[in-house]
Amino acid sequence: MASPPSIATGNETYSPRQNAVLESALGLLVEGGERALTTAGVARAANCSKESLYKWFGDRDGLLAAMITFQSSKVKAAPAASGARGRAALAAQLAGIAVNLLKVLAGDVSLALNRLAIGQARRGEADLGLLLREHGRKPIETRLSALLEAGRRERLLDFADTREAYRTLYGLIVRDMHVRLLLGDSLDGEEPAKRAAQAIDEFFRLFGTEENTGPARERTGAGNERTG
Amino acid sequence: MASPPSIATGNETYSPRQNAVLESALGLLVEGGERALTTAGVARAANCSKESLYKWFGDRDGLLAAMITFQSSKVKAAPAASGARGRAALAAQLAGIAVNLLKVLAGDVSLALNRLAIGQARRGEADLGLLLREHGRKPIETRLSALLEAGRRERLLDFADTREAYRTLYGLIVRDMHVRLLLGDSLDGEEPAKRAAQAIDEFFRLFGTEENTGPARERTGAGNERTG
DNA sequence: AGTGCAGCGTACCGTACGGTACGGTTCCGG
DNA sequence: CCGGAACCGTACCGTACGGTACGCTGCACT
Repeated sequence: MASPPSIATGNETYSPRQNAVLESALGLLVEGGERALTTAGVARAANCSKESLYKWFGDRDGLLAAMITFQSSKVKAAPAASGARGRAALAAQLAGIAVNLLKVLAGDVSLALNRLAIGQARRGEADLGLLLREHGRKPIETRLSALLEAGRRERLLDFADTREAYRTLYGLIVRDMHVRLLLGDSLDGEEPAKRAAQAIDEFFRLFGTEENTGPARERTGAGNERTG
Repeated sequence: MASPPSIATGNETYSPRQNAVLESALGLLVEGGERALTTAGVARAANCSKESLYKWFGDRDGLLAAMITFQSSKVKAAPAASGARGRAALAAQLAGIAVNLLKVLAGDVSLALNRLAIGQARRGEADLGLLLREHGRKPIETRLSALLEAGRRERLLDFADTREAYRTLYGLIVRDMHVRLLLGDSLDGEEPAKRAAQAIDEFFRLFGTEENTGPARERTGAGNERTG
């Protein structure tokens, strides 16, 4: 509600030329961070004029917002939930989303964009952060929450508050990886698939129903086995 | 262009006058973000001259590094582990650290500093991020890990890899709160004590030994004597 | 062909910032 | 009382960046 009129709502789409420009800008951002993302630099990298940049995106902040919405629009590949039932199927679907989440969060572009939004966020005001949360986290939360509630309807999971359960699952999957990456740390040998499987397993141990937790007591149930 | 030898290792200490200046700089950063942290602005806010800033801290980056080490040196309040034994005592100690962690992470200065370091981190290079990880996370990890291993020695906990267990505990405590805060979100009604108690409870359900997991089954009690 | 529009490239402007230099003041040791 | 060191306040410099203006080219439409 507080968004000034110039802020993008994220629903807009851009011409192919503009997409190419945004792609160049993202590359520039990934490469050199925010301070490499000058209007002159973007114009040079994209072979366009600064005047066009300002015509298309208003000002520099508009360009940044457009970069976020553009990037998030590219990731919009949501496979429809399969109708499979049962604990194994649910675990597999959860693990799939978890792997996807981990890979997205660790991606160069995502990290650069998050750094950008975080870097310019202040006390109360955080225009880009809002955009990023809306476009980046909301979809994941929606998908995971839907899956969790489906699992609850099947009596495979037992939890009271969906949002709370989702957050715990998120914590188990991501832990401190995201912030560490944002701070410049490199994830040493963290295998996304392994991490995801372990997180899902732990989540089931916490929120699985008794009759379904039983057979999984021997921690190996979740398909993927830890090698260590 | 690589870091000049002036980069702080973190062990240095500053004169009272310099501490006051750093305090002013932190206030400025908290208030207006990185772009409010100009050398002229710091000098004005601290009633010192720019020349002194450059003499004391080398350049702007040196000032930023000094701010981080200074702030971390202030938080160095580590209560010695009490010798109490048993599951309840361990849980209480873990919860205490967890609450402390949550409060620190959500603090204005911590958030501002993390935003600063993240905002200027790039692909490989992340001078400030390294400093922040070294001074901010390492101590917490050390304390928590020591506690976890003590619990394992007492046969209260069962885990193979301490670092893995620590990370899972961290994920259960913090979840996505940190990144959300960094992005400008406000934690709605997340009560640190409540969150910490729940995380510790969940952690025990995952890694507590069988004989000790039993009594905790009634998940509401969980020994939060802190009435948070 | 003529006309208008979109866009490229470049030049330009104002400002803000990092960093340096300098004069004036306070304080301390001798 | 003297000399110097530390330091404040301010002025100054060069540069870089956001934003604007302008001239030119190519294309679409009639």
